[in-house]
Amino acid sequence: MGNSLQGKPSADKVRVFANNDVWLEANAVAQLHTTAQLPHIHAAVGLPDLHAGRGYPIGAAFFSVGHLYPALVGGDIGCGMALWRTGLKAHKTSPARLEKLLGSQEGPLPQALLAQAQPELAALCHDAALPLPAAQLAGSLGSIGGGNHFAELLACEQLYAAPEGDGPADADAATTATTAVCAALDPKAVYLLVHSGSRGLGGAILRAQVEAHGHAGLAADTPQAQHYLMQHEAALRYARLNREAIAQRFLQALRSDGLPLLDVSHNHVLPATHDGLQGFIHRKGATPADVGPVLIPGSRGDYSYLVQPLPGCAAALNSLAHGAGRKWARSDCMGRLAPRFQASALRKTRLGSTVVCNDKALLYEEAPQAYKAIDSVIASLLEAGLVRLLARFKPLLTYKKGGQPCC
DNA sequence: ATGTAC
Repeated sequence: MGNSLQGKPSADKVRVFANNDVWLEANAVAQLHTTAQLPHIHAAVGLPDLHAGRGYPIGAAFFSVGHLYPALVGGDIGCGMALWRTGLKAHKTSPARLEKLLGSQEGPLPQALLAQAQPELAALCHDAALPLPAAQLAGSLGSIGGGNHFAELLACEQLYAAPEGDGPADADAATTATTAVCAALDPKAVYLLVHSGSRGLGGAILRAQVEAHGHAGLAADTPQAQHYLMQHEAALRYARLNREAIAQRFLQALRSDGLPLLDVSHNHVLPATHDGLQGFIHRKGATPADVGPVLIPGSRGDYSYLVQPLPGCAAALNSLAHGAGRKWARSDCMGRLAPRFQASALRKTRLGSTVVCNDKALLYEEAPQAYKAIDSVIASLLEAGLVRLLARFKPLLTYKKGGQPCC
């Protein structure tokens, strides 16, 4: 946990936003610096959820000029968070009741919901030549996937003082979004948070890129870059549609209507201006700070925070943490936790919430112990002047995978 | 992360 690089520029173009309480592996910081040395990269930022990935770090943002790197975005193009307010009231339900209502949400999307999504699915397939057939994309729609993806029901534990409109000065739409979301917050409501991405599509797009160009990336003014950006845009739309489909099927199971509050991707590359230069911001597990309020989830056994990005985010490539960030490698979790916890014990969390996960390996890999403390991540963002807190949520039920019980 | 790939 060498934190000597935190809080100050450790190299000309690298900055890490993390206080001394945050778990930070030297390896993750090393990956950040190595990646920052790629040609055309002008600035790199590590957020407090920074952790090591396969080659490139997660919880990081990179600004490049004249060139872009599909491999930096990774295989789950468009992965992100969608937050809905349900019609349920927290005091009238319980984790056990919610678990019973939800049952298993595996398998293809109910026909009516698929039909509802079909026009947008057809449109995004029409707008870009994609490496997967439309039928496969339809088949994956409404599926959560594996890894750290989930759908979670939460109660609002605390509302903080309402903001007074001093969000980023150049972001009227963001300020409007903040006002609208704050007006929709009901302390009694149950909320639905969906974390998922573009399923097989983003991976197929990246695979084709790596096969054609390795990790060298693409010069911005080339047909190849335009081709990738078209596919990338389709993947962003597909991931968003997938989160909406997941939310709709969960709401249907809960027999509730829902109000969408936000949908924000944290894996993407977008045109941006930084230091007066036109270029691209690559976000790899980094939440954009220029689209209004965002939700930063803790682990399934921890709180989640709705925050308003502040103007100080300009120094962080307009990026924020996308969650708590892993502390332990997936491959270490079983060995560390199996001696202390039976799988069945991991189906309950310290906050009293229930975990639906009928995949034993995943139950251990995604245990709260494998993640950083969310309060250390949020404190880092607050201390750096990057966010203001809007609300704090407590998990009631985290749904990872249904089907036959594993324990 | 993945309708994984070794």
